[in-house]
Amino acid sequence: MNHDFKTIEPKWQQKWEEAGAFHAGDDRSKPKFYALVEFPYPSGAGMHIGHVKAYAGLEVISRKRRMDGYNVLFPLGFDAIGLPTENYAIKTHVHPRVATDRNIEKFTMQMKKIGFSFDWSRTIDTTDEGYYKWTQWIFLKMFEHGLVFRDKTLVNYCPSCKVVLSNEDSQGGKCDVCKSDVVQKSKDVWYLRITEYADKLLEGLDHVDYPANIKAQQVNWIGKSRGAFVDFSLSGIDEKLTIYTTRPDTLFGVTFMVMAPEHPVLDKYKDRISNFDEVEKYRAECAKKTEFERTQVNKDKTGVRLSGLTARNPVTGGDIPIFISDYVMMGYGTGAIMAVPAHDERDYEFARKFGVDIIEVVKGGDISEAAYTGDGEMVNSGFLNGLCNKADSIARMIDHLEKEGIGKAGVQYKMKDWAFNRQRYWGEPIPIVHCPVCGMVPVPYEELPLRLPEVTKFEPGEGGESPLAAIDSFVNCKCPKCGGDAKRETDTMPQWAGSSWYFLRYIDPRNDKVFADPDLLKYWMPVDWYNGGMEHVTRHLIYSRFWYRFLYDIGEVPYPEPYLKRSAQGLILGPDGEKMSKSRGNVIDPLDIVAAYGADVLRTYILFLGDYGASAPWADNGVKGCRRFLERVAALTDIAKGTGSTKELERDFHKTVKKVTSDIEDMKFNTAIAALMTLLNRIGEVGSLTADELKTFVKLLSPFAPHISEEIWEKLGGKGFVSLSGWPSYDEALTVDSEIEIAVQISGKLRGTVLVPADADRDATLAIAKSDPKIAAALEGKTVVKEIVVPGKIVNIVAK
RNA sequence: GCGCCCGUGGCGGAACUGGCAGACGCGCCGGAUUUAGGAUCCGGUCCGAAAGGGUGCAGGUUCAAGUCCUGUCGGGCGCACCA
Repeated sequence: MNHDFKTIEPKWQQKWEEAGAFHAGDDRSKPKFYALVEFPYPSGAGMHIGHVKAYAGLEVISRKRRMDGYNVLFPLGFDAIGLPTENYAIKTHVHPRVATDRNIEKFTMQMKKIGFSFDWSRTIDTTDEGYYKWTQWIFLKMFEHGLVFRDKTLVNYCPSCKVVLSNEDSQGGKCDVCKSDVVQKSKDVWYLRITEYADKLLEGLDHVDYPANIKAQQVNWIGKSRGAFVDFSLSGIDEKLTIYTTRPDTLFGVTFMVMAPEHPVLDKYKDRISNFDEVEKYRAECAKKTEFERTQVNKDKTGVRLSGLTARNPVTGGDIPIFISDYVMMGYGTGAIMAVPAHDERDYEFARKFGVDIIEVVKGGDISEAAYTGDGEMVNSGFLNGLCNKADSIARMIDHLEKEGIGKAGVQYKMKDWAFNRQRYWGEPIPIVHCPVCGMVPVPYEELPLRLPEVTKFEPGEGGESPLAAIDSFVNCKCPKCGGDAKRETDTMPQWAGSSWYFLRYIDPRNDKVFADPDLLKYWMPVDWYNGGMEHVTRHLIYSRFWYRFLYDIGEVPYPEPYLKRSAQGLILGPDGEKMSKSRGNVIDPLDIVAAYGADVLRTYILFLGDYGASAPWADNGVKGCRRFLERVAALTDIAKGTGSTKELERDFHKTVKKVTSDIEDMKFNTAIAALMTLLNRIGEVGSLTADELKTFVKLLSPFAPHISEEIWEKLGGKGFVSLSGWPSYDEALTVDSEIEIAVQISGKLRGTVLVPADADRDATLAIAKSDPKIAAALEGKTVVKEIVVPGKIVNIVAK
């Protein structure tokens, strides 16, 4: 065996570590490159193959950039707050601190076996008190700037985890951790006012290089819509019910209103509502439903018509009924809607079921059959009649509402404020004190970190209170403001807190005066390239942009957006084409592959198996192909002689250098590796190469398969590490052949190929094509109608 | 419902701004070597005997379409009674 990976891989891993080969340097005169990958949660199960693919992309790019002469920062840390560790603690009584340290150690050891070029001197752990001190510090800064508030509202609550969830953590009405149905529960909740940053988060997307689908997903998640707030007066009482609508142009078609069952106005006028008992019954039914059931689109509309309380259509003056129904959500808009059954599918369905009038105001459909949501001429609409342009009608109506003082233009967002507290032990304590005199008082900055107390019971309480609530020595404290007796907040922060700013800490990981030195921030930020999973697009990626933008607004960081460029890797599916899972039994353990074939083969195969951004199934035979490739590369030292250049392979090398260089930058790793395989096949045909050529070859190979590359480099007498040598350059002129083969078509059909000089112009190319015997024969007796020549590409002769 | 993406050999996948479809790898077929198996090496491999035909299907634009346009079928992802 030429490729003794079992010996050489540990050998080079040790040498890199001893030399600190991949530590980011202090030389700020060099151009910098900050490559970031999403840091892992150190679960007890250790690394899986998805981690390897997630890190391999920027691993290759970082290695190339080092060879390009950049000062590269490519760190990895651990996002260690999470329920699995806590659940493990509950089950086994092993303290989360102990379990976390153990898991981090295991993870680190596994990563090193893959040969990743992370700067391990900068590793961080979000549960380390030297780290979470600064998480708490940022929280207090937000508090100071009015971005933190507490509210008792209906929140997403997971009855199984006994924990409050943010909107982002309960997508589809399921708990993100345990997949249980989320219920709505009234609770005191800490919120971060992320909605205040909605516009900034949207606007920031114009200045970053993210894939279009990621931008689209974030835009969609933020969900900005433009419309109008309109006041509807209630008949007989001095009260207005404000609604939000995106279609103020259809106001003349409003025939009823609908409120969310929880709407507070109902309680205020319960004496007037003669069927309030029905209302309460309906509310009870709704409360029993899970969030998932309630938001099922296709379920039948239900509701209650209020007796004794009606509203007035503000443009027609007509009296209209009010309903309550759970298809209107308290959490969006104002919790009440105007219903235009003729032009809204949900209102149409409801009106049909409850026998309410349907008035057409936009022509174009058949409202006896279905709601018409398209554009058309306005009818039955007073001053809007005859208008055909929706934007016009909306503008006119808003103008009217504002003049009359009954409404105004407005915007709404689907994104909600971030429910920020969890009733859990293993998280950052929220540094707030509740004082009976002063109210909510922040813990003074100099007292940070507010440490997690030692507990013996990690379970949350039955009523959903934090385990910290049972620790009197933690709870009871003095108010920092007035010195009187006070109680600490006992909830902790969600797992997304620590990860919302971790990329800043890598820059200056051991600083205990500031979260990172401003000069270093100025040098290293923003992150040049951030790679991660699609599952974080509407969670971590939004949250961290929000925190960073806040820090920018208060002058703590130098640029408004944290990540210049974002990419996302695709999944590695099991050999059966299904998502890998233990229950399916199709899991590939990367360490098994390392043991059997070596880390170089694993790395090469993962990047060779398909488009980096796409999901692709694992194939054991494909791994063997990559092993063969590296075996054959190892054998090249036997035929590499001399240092002079030979003409035979010269152009092949220049072409390959060019291809691999650009393919790596485009994350087209599969074709970069294919190009190296092609070059290897070419070397095989020639039968020999020079030592210099082989050095070039291993430089190109080293980002993918660094161990074998170092080994060959050393054998050839290369100085230092190939990983830190210069990236090869190429001569553009030598990347094209002096003679090229071009296709000749007759009337669009391929009839042959001819060799022409690379610099042949139109006439010369055409002449050569026509003189080709096969072409000449095919043209015999035909009339040439048109001759198309694209020099260097193709000749097409249209003939009859 | 809204938004985004994808349909190419037996398989994973290549194909720059429209310009020789199927690079590279796997698998398969034949041969060499081997006691055998494995490994390795050499040759072949889109379909078709050929003329020809081929990128989910049907049209269109163009000298030329996997690539652009229209429609349609199939698959995937995200959000979702969002007013």
